Amino acid sequence: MTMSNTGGRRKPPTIHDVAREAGVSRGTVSRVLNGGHYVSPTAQEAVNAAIRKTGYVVNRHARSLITGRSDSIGFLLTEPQEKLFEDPNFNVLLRCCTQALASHDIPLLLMLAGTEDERRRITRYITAGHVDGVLVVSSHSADPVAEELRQAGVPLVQCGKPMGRGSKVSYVAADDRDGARDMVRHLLSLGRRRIGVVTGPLDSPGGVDRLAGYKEVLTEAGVEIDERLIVSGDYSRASGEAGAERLLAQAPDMDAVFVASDLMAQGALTALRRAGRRVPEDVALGGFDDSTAATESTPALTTIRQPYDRISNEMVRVLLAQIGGEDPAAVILPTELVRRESA
Amino acid sequence: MTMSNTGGRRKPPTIHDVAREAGVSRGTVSRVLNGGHYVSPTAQEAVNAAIRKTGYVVNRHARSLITGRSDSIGFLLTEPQEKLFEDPNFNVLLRCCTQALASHDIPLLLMLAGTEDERRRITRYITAGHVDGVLVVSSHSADPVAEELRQAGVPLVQCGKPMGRGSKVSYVAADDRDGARDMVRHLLSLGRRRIGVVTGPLDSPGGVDRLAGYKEVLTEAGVEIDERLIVSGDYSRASGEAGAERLLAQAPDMDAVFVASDLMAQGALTALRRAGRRVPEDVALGGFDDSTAATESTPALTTIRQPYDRISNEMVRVLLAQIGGEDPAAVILPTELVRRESA
DNA sequence: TTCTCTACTGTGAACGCTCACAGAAGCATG
DNA sequence: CATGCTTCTGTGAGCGTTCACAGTAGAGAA
Repeated sequence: MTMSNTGGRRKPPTIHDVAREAGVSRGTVSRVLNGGHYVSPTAQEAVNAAIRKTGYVVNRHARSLITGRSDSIGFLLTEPQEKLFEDPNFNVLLRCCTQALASHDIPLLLMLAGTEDERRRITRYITAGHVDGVLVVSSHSADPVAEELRQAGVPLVQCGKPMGRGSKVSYVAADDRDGARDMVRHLLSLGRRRIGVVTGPLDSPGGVDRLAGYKEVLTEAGVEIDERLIVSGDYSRASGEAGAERLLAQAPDMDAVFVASDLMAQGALTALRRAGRRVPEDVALGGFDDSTAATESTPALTTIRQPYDRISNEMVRVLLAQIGGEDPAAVILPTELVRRESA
Repeated sequence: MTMSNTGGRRKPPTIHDVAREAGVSRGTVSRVLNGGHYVSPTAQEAVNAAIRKTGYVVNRHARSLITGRSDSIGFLLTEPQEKLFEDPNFNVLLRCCTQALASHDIPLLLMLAGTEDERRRITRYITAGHVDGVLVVSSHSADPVAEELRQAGVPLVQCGKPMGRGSKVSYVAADDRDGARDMVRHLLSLGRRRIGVVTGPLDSPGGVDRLAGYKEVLTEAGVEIDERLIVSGDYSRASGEAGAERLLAQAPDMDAVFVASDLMAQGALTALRRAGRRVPEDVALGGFDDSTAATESTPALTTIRQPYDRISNEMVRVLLAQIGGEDPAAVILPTELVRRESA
C-alpha cells in the first residue's frame, strides 16, 4: 500500500523530507505529529499526505533526546525465578498490560528482578530514566525495589495494595475483603458451617484483607471463629496442598474451605482427593482470582473473579496520569463471584 | 554509595560533566564507554573514577540517534490471544530470553501479535527500526509476520524450524526427530508394542519431525505402523484429550502413547483416566517438552526435555551475530529423555 | 487608518552523544 | 635530522527531533 521498505535497508525519511514533500516547514510537520494544534486544515492535509507517501515514521530517539521522555514503560516483576511464571495471574497481567499500553502505542519493557544482581541492574536502568514509569507486580507487596524507585521519584503504580500505609504510592487492586466476603457468604448459603480457610501470605495486605473478609462474614452470621480452621499459605500450589492437609488434620469435620488463590485451590483439591473427600459433596471448595487454574481443574473451581483486564487498564491509566504530573492515586475494583462446580 | 538521585529529579550528568571531572575530553570518555581501545591506562582510570563519582549513565537516546541502533530487541509472539499463555513453554522461553538479553544489558520489548491490527502495528514499529532485531516465537512455524520482517531486512531468529525450506531465516530448535526417537525407543524397551501417537500440527516441521522419529524407530524395531494409532493435535490441552479419546476408540489395545507435547499429554491423561486406564500400568504415557506441565501432573510425566535455557541463549547469540553483520544461522540442540512416573 | 488580537508558520538553537579527522607525543628506523 | 609508525587525545560536525521565539496575515475594533 505505502512505500514499504522492501529489500535492503535504506535510509528512512526524516521530518525534513516530509516537510519538503508537503511544502511546509519542519515545525509544521512536528505540530501535526503532536496533536495538530495551531495548524491550518490545508497544511494538516498536506502533511498527512506526505507522511503516507514517504512512509515516514518518527524517530523516537531524536524525539526522546529532546523531550527527555522515553515513551516506553517498564513491567517489573520482583519474584524469585522459580515462582516467576508458576502463577497464571502474572501471565494474564502481563498480557493485559502489554495490550493496554499498545493501545497508547507505548512499548513495554519486561524486567525480571529475581536475584539481587538483577535488582541492582534494573534499578540503575530505571533511575537512569530509560523508562518513563514502571508497572510493579509482586505477590509480596512489601517490595524494597518499588520503595527505592519511588524515593528516586520514578512514577510507578503497584498491582495490589502496598504494605506501608503511610507511603504515597499509586496502586490498583481488586477488593480483596469484599471478594472474600462474597465467597464465604456463598459457602454459608450452601448450608456449610465448618468453613476452613487457607490464607495468602499475611505480610501482604491482600492476604490480610481476604482473611478479614472471611472472619467478618462468619461473625456476622453468628458462626464461631475456630483457629483450627485457619492456616496460611503463600499462593503457591504446594502451599495450598499442605494447607488443606493441615486443615483436615486439625478439623476433620470441615465441610467447606475458602482458599485464597486458585493455584492454591488446585493444590488443596489434590489433598482433598487424596484424603477421600469428594468436592463439592463432602467439602465445598472456593478459590480466588478466576485464573486459568480455575477452569483447568476438575471439578472446575467456584471462585472470585479479579478483573485483570480492568486492573491492567487502570494501572496504565494511573501511571500515565502520574507521568503527566498528577498525584499518585489508589484504585479499588469490584470482584465477582463465579459459580462453577466446586461449591 | 554513589550520588544516587535521591529526592526530586534533577538533571542527570552528561558525558561532558564526566569529561570535565576526569580532566579529559568527551572523545576519551566516549572511547572508555565503548570498549576502551586506544585509551591510556591513566585516562581510563580517571574516567572510571569520574563516572562513579558523578553517577553518570549513558543517555541511550543520544547514542541511538547517532549510531542508528536502538540497543533493544523485540520478543514477538504471534498467537491468538487465548492460546498466548496457555502453553507454559512460552513463559519459560520468555523468561530465559529476557535473562539472556539482560546479561548483554539489552532490554526486551514484548510484542504480542494476536490480531490482525496488532500485527500491522507491530510490523510497522519494527520495520521503523525501533528495535535492532526480533526473537520470533510461534507454534505454527509458517508465520507471515516473520517472513515480512525478513524481507524488510530486519534481523530475526525463529524458535523452531521454519516451514519453507528455501527461506534463509535463522532459527534455533531442539532436535525433534531425535527426541521422538528416544521416547519411542524407551516405550519399546518397556515391552510395549501397540504404541499410539498424538502428533503436533502437521503443517509445522516440529510436528512432522516428531512423527517421523516415531515411525522410524517402530520400523527399525520391526513393529508395523498402524494408522489407527496415529492422530494429530495442535499442542493444546484440549486437543490432547480429544486425541487420546480417538486413539482409545480406534485402537482399544493400545498399551502406550507418545504425545508430542506435555500440555497435550495432560489432556491425554484426563482421557485415559476417564476411560479407566491406569498410567503407566495399562498405558504408558510419554510427553514432550519437559515443561512445568510435566511435573504438575499426577503421575508426573516421563518426557523429552527441550533445553529452553540453551535455546534462548543460542537465539540471542545468533541474533546478535546477525545484527553484527553475520549470515543467518541454524542451530539444532540435543534433547534428553527424562524419566518420571508415567512411563 | 492604525492598532490589537488570533491563527498560523518558519527558523535557529538546542538535546547528548559518536564518529571522522587532525594533531601530538613517543620511539624506532633510515 | 628527517621520516615513519604507533598510540593516544581533542575538536567540530552532525544525528532527527522539539521548543521557544519571531514573524506574517487577516479579522475585527477603535
